[in-house]
Amino acid sequence: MARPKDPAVRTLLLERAGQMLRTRAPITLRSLVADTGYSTMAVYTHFGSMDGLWTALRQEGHTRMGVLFRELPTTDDPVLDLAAHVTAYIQNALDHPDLYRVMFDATFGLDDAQAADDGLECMVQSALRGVEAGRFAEDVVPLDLAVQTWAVAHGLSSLVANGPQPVETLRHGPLLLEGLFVRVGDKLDRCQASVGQAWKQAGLPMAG
Amino acid sequence: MARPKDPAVRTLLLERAGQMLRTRAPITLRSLVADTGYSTMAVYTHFGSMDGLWTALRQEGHTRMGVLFRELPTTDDPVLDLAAHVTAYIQNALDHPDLYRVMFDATFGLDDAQAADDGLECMVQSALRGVEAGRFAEDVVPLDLAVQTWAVAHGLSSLVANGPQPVETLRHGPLLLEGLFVRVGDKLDRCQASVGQAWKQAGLPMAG
DNA sequence: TACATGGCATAGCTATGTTATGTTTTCCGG
DNA sequence: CCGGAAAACATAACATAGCTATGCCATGTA
Repeated sequence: MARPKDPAVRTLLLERAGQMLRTRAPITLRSLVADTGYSTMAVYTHFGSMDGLWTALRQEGHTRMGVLFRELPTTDDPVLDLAAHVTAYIQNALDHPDLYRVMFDATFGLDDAQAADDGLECMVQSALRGVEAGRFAEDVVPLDLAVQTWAVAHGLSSLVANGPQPVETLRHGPLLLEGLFVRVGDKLDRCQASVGQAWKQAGLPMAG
Repeated sequence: MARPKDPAVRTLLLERAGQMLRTRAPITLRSLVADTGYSTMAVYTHFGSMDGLWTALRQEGHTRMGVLFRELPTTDDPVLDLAAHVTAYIQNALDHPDLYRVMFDATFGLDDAQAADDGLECMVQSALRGVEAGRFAEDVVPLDLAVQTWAVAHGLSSLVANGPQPVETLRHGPLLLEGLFVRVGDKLDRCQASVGQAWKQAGLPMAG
């Protein structure tokens, strides 16, 4: 017996915050609600605090990446698919660097961890298929390989998207992935073909 | 014909800021100068603004890492030395996670870039020695290998130090480095010995 | 030794996030 | 169909953030 929260308000504020993030406009309590017809209290009813809004933004970022991952096609080349996850990860970090930074610059709430794990799960699947297809050694743990792949993707992304390195640094991606994938069992030539194809399709900087 | 700035004041404020960062105490203009005998204006005379203080902190972090790198011994095993740079990098990120975050969570000033390059230079030297010693292929560009190694170190560090992953994730470090180093010419068994030794010496989590 | 330059203190400014309080809307029980 | 309660929402004040205008005084120079 009470007045229900209007989900549209929450959505409106979140989208506006995302837009301000992209515009690099400082996201402040009052600037966020300005011209929305709502008062500052809306933030507190829907997010509890300004921190709550940032947490929601992080969540948004993770789920967005999860969606991106799930939209990736599943081909008959699991190594290509795994590399494609990396390129998608990097691409997303480049396209939305501020959101990407927000995703990783705070202590994590519990629901965030779940969303992040969702993203990992996609890579785990590709890794598993790689093992089943004989591209990786039998004793490779898919989750481990996924985390290792993630580490490479994240290292490159954070160095380039919000870090000190220029985008050309991304040309080192294929060699890093090849090193990893060959280390866990793939043949170099096949691996180079798969990773190279993913990199080319993504239009990321290539070596030489 | 003026009163010179007292460098001790700047040092005092910087050290205090570093301490508050380690204590996770919020670094605010007034809390920074509290009990120092100086007023808030000291921050503006020595750093220009609060942003200037953060920039100086970043600089501190980079130079500190540069010192750490330079203190590393040079052995007759360049691959071991390169891996030791990675463990030192990770160790520093784990020991001072907040400073590590500050180092990478803002747009870079020019002097910062120089300090970061100084750190890289050490890794470039190890990479060069690795090429000269025949551990890596002749056509390997030391700077490229250094950046690639840095990407691995940074990926692991930022996932663990301020990210969602637990410290055990660091056990994937050796495999990642081995993948990279073998990819650029090292033999697997020798590489495993070198990287494993570095990891063990650092006391970082190991696989298996 | 006089003076001017700039470090430093004091205090007030604006803007931030938050909260206390009042108003209005919506749902539920009669 | 309606009356009341609970919660969304508006208004406005509060605490504290970074910053700056102003004045004092120490210090190097003439």
